[in-house]
Amino acid sequence: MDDAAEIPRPRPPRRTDIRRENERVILEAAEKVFAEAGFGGATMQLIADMAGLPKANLHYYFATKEDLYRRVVENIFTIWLHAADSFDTAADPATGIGAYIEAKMRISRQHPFGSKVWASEVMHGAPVIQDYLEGTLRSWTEGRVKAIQRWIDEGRMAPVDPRHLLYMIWATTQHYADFGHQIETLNGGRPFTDRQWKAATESVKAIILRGIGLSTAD
Amino acid sequence: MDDAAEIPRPRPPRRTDIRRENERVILEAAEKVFAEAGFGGATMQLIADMAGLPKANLHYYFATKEDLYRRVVENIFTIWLHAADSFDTAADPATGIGAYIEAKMRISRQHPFGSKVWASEVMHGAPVIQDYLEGTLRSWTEGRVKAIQRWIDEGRMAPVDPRHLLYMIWATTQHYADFGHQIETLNGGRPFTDRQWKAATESVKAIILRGIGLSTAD
DNA sequence: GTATCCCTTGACCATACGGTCAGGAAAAGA
DNA sequence: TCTTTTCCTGACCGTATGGTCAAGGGATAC
Repeated sequence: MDDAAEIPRPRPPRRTDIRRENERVILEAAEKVFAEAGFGGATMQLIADMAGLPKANLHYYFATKEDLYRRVVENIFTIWLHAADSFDTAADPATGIGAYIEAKMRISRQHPFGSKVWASEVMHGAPVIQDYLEGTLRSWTEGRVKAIQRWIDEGRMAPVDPRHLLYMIWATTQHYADFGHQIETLNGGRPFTDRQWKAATESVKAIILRGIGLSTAD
Repeated sequence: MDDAAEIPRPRPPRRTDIRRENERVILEAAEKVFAEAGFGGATMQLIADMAGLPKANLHYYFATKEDLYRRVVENIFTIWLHAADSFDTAADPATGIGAYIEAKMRISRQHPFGSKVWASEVMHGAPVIQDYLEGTLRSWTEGRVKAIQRWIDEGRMAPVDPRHLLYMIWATTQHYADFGHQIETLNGGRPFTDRQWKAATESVKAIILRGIGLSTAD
């Protein structure tokens, strides 16, 4: 995509990438700090230190703390949405829902900070991303609800309220990120190993799939 | 216990109750503010305003912001623990686990602020209540895990990992408090009615109980 | 070379925060 | 009534925070 001499002036963005790279570093640091301290507890100085940049430099790329925070939350929201793709590609409910649970568990492991920032934002009344809740999330949810209802109507799974099923999947999978510290403490202070993550995923899948009348075809 | 003329001086605490009452008012306001703004975002002034007291009066009853916060979290923890009583009184797994889910759903409805403060505390690495996690919560969990494992060994329920079952119950029930705003938004911006809370509770119970091999004896 | 543009940053500012304190009000005890 | 204890609170303080700004690099374009 870069080398294609499609445009006469390829314009190699050697120094323009400074912006992209610095924004990436800042966003990564911000995600962690916001997750660990909350919006109110996070300070620009802390984020700057973690990013290895002077505080004034943060304000060069992000005008305000709110702007930076919004970008972090938006990034997370995008990840959530992409995780749902697996839902659509499968026509079989067990495969679709199972894959969705697996994807969400994977995200909980790979993006625990993002999950926490999202949780914090929603818990505080979603002051920043209320529009996402009312727009994208609502329509996405309605689409999924209809898909599940169709499966139910076709007798392919037990008649459960699709919304509460979705909430259960969200709650359970995100719990392993949001309450990771509690789980780690109850795990003897040690973080989950690969094997334990796999076991957790299988446990969640097993209970939920059986709970909606689908055999756990491992 | 008060009227019993056991002690010569019954000492009617007419004005000493000022302390108790004010502490109650402050704690109630603090729970709400900490839940809505997080520890870092909450200010003593905000709590004072919500309690209808001057800020300096708060510091008369609670030396520091941390002290006040700790009391709030401790109160919530106590509520959590009492909710688990239903678990023990029933010998039948379906009844015991069902009653536990019902109790936790009831708490999510009645103490949403407390649930959020707890979630926030754990998400931030439990800086204040780590000792509770390692002490009371861990031993409580181990007791429950053994009880569930016994049921499994006796063939009275499906062989699932008791820990992940507990996590699922915690996650799902608390989700209705912690993510209440998101659920409300997806509910057309209206909070759950009595009927909807009942339906949610039944949905959660149905999926989980069926998921662990227990018929949903409504 | 040199003008231009993007980037960098130390120093600074107004504000708001948690917390203190002294002095007074009000009740309880004698 | 007088004393003591508890409660109340306006005014204040040091600090830390989000944000600003002006002066200065340093690479690129001409």
